[in-house]
Amino acid sequence: MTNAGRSNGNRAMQLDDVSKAIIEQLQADGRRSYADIGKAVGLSEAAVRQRVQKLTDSGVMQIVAVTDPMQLGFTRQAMIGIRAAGDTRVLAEQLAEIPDIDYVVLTAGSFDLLAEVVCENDDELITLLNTKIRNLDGVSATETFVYLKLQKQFYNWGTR
Amino acid sequence: MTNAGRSNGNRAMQLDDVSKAIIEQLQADGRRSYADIGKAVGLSEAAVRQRVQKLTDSGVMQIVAVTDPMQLGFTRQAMIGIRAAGDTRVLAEQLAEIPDIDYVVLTAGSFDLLAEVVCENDDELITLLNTKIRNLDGVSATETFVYLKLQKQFYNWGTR
DNA sequence: AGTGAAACGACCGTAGA
DNA sequence: TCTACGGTCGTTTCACT
Repeated sequence: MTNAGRSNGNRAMQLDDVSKAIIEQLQADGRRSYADIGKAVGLSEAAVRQRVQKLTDSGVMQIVAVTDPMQLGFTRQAMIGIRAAGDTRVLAEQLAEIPDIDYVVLTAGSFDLLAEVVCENDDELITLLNTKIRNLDGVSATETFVYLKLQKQFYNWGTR
Repeated sequence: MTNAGRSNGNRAMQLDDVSKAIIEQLQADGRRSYADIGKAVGLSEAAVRQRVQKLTDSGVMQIVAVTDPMQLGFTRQAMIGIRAAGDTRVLAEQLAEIPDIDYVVLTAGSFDLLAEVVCENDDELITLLNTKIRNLDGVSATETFVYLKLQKQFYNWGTR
């Protein structure tokens, strides 16, 4: 549920160009066949499969379905900047348990935490803010940035 | 490159429980076979295939590889809050073209834009801020929130 | 870590309820 | 929109390099 698919504090894995190329293929289409990828990167089907297995087993990559909240009726998104009074780690765990919150990060700066929320409408957002976030122990202030338009969204890093 | 897989302003698609179940299966493993999914949700392989096709064609869902920036050596992430002087739409487009920026959203609030950056180290972050972001026309102020720990990350919404 | 080949299973198009 | 069914293609295992 929490910290989906990411490990923090691990050291970096060194990838060669072929593995990067394989990742790029799968970033474009996660269901592309290993045979096709093999043709594109110059490797046999079995070799591609072994590399993909290793990449997914080690947690460097995962192949998953990603859905568009807007198209599913969650038309109101916002980032909430949170100033905390107490232990930010405890607060982060509490925020992570709220299903309407899809993203929580501890930060250094004028906010201690950032949380992204996904709601069906404004009422849901108001309720969420007042009854689930602002009333948590240790929340001393919040600032809400309602999303107007998502311009760019990458699930894909590292192979630039 | 920009606005990957998302449409803004479309109306919501209504999904039945079976489609939601299919999406859940693919959120857990994007390469699960249609036959397996069919067994899990009580549908034939062909029916699952048709529904997945429709979901991906309409842009509600996409199946992609997602990688972990931390494990790939991009150890420094931050959210940049940006106050704009001019047209935020133009600025958003310019920001979206910067490869180190993986996320750009236009917001209402004390920031006009939020941009998430992924860097290999602090130097790269400083360079990025000073030579690629703060010097753009129309950027009147920035505030940087360096990530300390990612607590929760969902690529998956809408099927709660 | 890679290839190649054979058995198996998944995927795709089409037909029909 | 679903099931049923063949043909084709992808995946898996294994022996070998």
